[in-house]
Amino acid sequence: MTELNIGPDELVRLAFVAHQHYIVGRTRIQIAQDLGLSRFKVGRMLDDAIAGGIVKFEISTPGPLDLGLSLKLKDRFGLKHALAVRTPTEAPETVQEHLGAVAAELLREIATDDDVIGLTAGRTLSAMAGALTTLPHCDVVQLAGVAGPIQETGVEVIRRVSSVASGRPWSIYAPLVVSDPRTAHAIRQQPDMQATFAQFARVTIALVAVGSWSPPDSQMYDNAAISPAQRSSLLEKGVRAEVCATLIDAQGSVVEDIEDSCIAIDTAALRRIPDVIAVAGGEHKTSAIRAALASGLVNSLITDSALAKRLIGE
Amino acid sequence: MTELNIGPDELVRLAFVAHQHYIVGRTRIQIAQDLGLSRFKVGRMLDDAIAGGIVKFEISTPGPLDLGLSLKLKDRFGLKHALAVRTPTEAPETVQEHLGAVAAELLREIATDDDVIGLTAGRTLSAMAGALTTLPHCDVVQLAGVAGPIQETGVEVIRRVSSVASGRPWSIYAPLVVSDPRTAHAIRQQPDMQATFAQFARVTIALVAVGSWSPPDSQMYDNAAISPAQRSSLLEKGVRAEVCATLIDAQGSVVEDIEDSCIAIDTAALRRIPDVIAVAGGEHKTSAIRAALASGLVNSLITDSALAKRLIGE
DNA sequence: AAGTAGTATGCTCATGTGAGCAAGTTGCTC
DNA sequence: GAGCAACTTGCTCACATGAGCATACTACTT
Repeated sequence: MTELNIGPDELVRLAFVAHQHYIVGRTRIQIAQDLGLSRFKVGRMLDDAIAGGIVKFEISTPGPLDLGLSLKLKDRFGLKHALAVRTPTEAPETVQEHLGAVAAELLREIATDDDVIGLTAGRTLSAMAGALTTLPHCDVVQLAGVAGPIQETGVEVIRRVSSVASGRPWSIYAPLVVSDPRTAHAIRQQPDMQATFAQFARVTIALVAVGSWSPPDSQMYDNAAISPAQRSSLLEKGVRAEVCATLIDAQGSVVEDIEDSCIAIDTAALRRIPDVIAVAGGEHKTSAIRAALASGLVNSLITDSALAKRLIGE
Repeated sequence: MTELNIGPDELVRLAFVAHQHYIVGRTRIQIAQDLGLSRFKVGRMLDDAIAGGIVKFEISTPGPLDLGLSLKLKDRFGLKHALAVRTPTEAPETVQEHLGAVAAELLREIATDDDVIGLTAGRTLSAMAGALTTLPHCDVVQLAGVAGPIQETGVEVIRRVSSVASGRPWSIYAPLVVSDPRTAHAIRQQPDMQATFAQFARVTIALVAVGSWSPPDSQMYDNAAISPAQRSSLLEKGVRAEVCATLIDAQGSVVEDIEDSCIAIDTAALRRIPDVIAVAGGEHKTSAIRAALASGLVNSLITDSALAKRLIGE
């Protein structure tokens, strides 16, 4: 009954009032004076305009961020930062490039002169390093040893980021995993290693990749220093993900086994870093990221929106 | 400097606040309490969100109305009602159908029981009559004699509208133009005619077609009762448009010549009708409508948006 | 190290706005 | 035409908000 009498003329009136208020920014009182109405009438016209769909509020972030998903992620997993990035496809290269760019922006935003940045390696973080243009003056610390192709190694990523930040790079010139704990121990004793390891406690912001073990998509899984037997054993123990060198099962529990053979920040030190931001996405990483979130080792996440949807079960 | 530090995280925060305020409808104070901020901070975040394009206000009428054009028309020509209707094409049939539908809606909206509706004929008003579904209980008065195909005559339009309104129809069973004033005078003397003519003073809302003389698109121009010599003479006098039977030149002045031969409301009576709404559009009607508006005979207009743009010179 | 310009934050005070109510108005029923 | 119900309108009062200012902080200059 009330709907029926809103004809085109009233529609135009409502739209006019809405335009004056929301676009031009005039107050209800001003509009009321112009039109010879009471401010109450104008207020009700605005209500009607909203109810009738004449005024729409559109909230959208410029750029590829999916706002709703980002907020849901943050809420659902109790994260400090959560960014769901819309990507054209879930092809690894596309996802890595987009996540890298957003990670670079986030880092630029949250990093201050007082921060010390920790990094691991990987293609996504390599893309991040490439997308970085400016940074405050921060030291940059490599959190784990070297694995994978040269341009994706931690060393290379650290070099690039520290150069943008014009801060000091603390690199790890050693493999991520070696075949036995004694060798690892010996490497860690080297003065250069000691110097870098001593920086771990200073790190305030860590950007970390998340490796997947099932399905395998990780710098560690395929590592030549891990024997097939070890790999099988670890899979049997339920390993799903690795963050730095820490292995995590589906429940988010840390699986202790080969950490002594790794040249990387230890789990306890990793937990002490205030901001640990996982940057990972793509089809194969879903359960790994779920595990990483469950572990509590990371408190922020940058991922693609398709993966985000899977995480929150939509 | 200030723009540079708005990164993705702040973007999400702004978007969250904007969503809470504009979509959920919470006050700045409530949001501030939730987030542990001052209400001023929240207010500034909202300002930033608007400035940064995160919040957009979209004002659009549902349906085919072009709000901006309608308002400009109203403003520019000092109209009481002005509706610019978006039509898919400017093909006459399309325009007539759309304008008719909007005219029907407008009539339904503004007509009350106290109104008496006056109508002329034509394809657009015929479409209007077809689109009408409900009306208050009003009498319906035919303002001009018959011309054109049966289903578009004033008689037929009046029949349909009065039937919807369940009011009394006052028809004119006579031609729009006859070949000489004496015949016209004799026809006007008929009791039925007298009865209808007596209603003209009661009419409060008139929906009128606008006929174009240059280019010719009119029920009168081609009328067999007008001799070629007369037609030429009128064109030489600068006739551009006809409203009811009143001829108008480009300046909006009434051209007196054949009114004595017409069976229709006279110009003076037409001027006394409070709401005279011209309903016309399409490629050929531009200068006719401009003339009709200039004459002041009509105080409202329903037209297509392409024509509206031409009128306001865009 | 002190100065200084730019920026961010939160205050006061005046103004803008919403909820709910009371007085009209309309349209209907009997 | 009286009575009634549904609706519209504008009011009061309490709350929400914006403008402008004072303070604090920052980053850069001297």
